[in-house]
Amino acid sequence: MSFQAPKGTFDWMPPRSELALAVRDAMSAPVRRAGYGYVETPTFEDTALFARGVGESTDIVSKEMYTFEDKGGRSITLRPEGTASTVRAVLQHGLQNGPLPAKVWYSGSFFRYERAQKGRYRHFSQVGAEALGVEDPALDAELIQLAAEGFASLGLTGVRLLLNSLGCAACRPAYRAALQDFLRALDLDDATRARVELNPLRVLDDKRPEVRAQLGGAPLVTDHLCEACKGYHEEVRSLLTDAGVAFADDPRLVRGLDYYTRTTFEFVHDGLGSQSAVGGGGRYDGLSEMIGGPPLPGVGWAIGVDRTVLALEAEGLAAPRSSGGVQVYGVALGDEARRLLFSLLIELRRAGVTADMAFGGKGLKGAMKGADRSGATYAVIIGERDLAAGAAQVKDLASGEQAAVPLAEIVTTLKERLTQ
RNA sequence: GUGGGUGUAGCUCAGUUGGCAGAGCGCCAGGUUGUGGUCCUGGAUGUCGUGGGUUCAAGUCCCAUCACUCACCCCA
Repeated sequence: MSFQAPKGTFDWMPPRSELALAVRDAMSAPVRRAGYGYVETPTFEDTALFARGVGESTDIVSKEMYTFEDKGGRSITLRPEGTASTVRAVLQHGLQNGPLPAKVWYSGSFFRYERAQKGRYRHFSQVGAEALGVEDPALDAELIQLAAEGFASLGLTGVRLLLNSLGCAACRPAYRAALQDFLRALDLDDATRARVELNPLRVLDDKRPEVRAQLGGAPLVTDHLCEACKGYHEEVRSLLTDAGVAFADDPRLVRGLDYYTRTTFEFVHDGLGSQSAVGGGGRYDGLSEMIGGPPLPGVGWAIGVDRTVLALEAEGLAAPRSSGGVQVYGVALGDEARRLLFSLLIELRRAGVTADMAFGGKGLKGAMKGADRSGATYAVIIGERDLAAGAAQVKDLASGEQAAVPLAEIVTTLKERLTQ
């Protein structure tokens, strides 16, 4: 076979793929319980939506987008993140005119053209949640708590929450200018100098030791927040504390996207290779206007499904759950028995019992081998003799005990035994 | 975009100074024609990543290339 998954991508295959499903379920369950509705937007959008929404100055837009021209000459981009699309959909359908906040969540694939490494691929999967139309610290706190709840429900104990505030349109410009003054005086390479002019906050996030060493005396956002931002941030912190959500203040925490204001947070984990974030988000009060909408404050997060699976594995929580396994495995001898077994399995499944059978005309030995490997608790064996007796052999695969059960009682018997 | 490492069976890998392509696991079959796991026996599976070069002879040496992987940058 000459094909393989495209460069920088990978396949989720059983049994490991069960973990990806478990993460999606675990992260979405809390938000669903909190009244967030499911939205599904196209996997691609007008390129300009991301250019304006995510920000021209970001690496995502400047070099990591999968952009192409469609047959109608439109510039199309595979979504590199979920917030811009979600806000676009909310505005397009007028949710901002309905009850606020508009609370929505999503789950899907995202794309960034990057060199792959552990925890970072060209195709990745996120679960996200957004609350739009209301500026209320309780909403920021709710979202953060819901994500923390999701991680906890997976059994993860190594996820840490970092919290910061980036200020607002009133106080950020002054801070930005102060930071630029500081950064311009440093000894930096050309790329970083350019970043100082475009997006100085991101320089604080540089991991290189030679850069880090110079950032010691950098002005911090927290010292430049206006009264409104300070009060807002204090309220978020206090609500989180009351809710029992542990967090660490990190005045250096910035995010890669241009639209963030005020509350910014990141969930980090140490088991992700060189990556650190399993999820992150924040408030983005100016995003709607950036993409041509009315003023519409918002707050949200996205959790990396693949990275969360890595975190699970790093914590030894990747125990093989029921990976597509079944409870009952059918083995038939002869065509007539096989037809009967086929129908019996359908009945079992309708009764809520998971069931599989031997396919491909294997002999009894081979079929029993299949029963063993399926991980089933019981095998149901039907041969000519059983057929004549109107019964089937029900075998406990762990103990090896086997007994004939009348065909009419098979479903109820198995269901009973399995729910004990 | 930059740098390091690795490419041999489905998987994990061995392969000596260049000399017949290997092991374990898995898979299939039989031992047991109505019974799985353990055990025994047998079997199938290879573009040695790809292309070129050196050589009587290349998995092994040389060059190029591709892929994977880890890291930088950046981010979920």
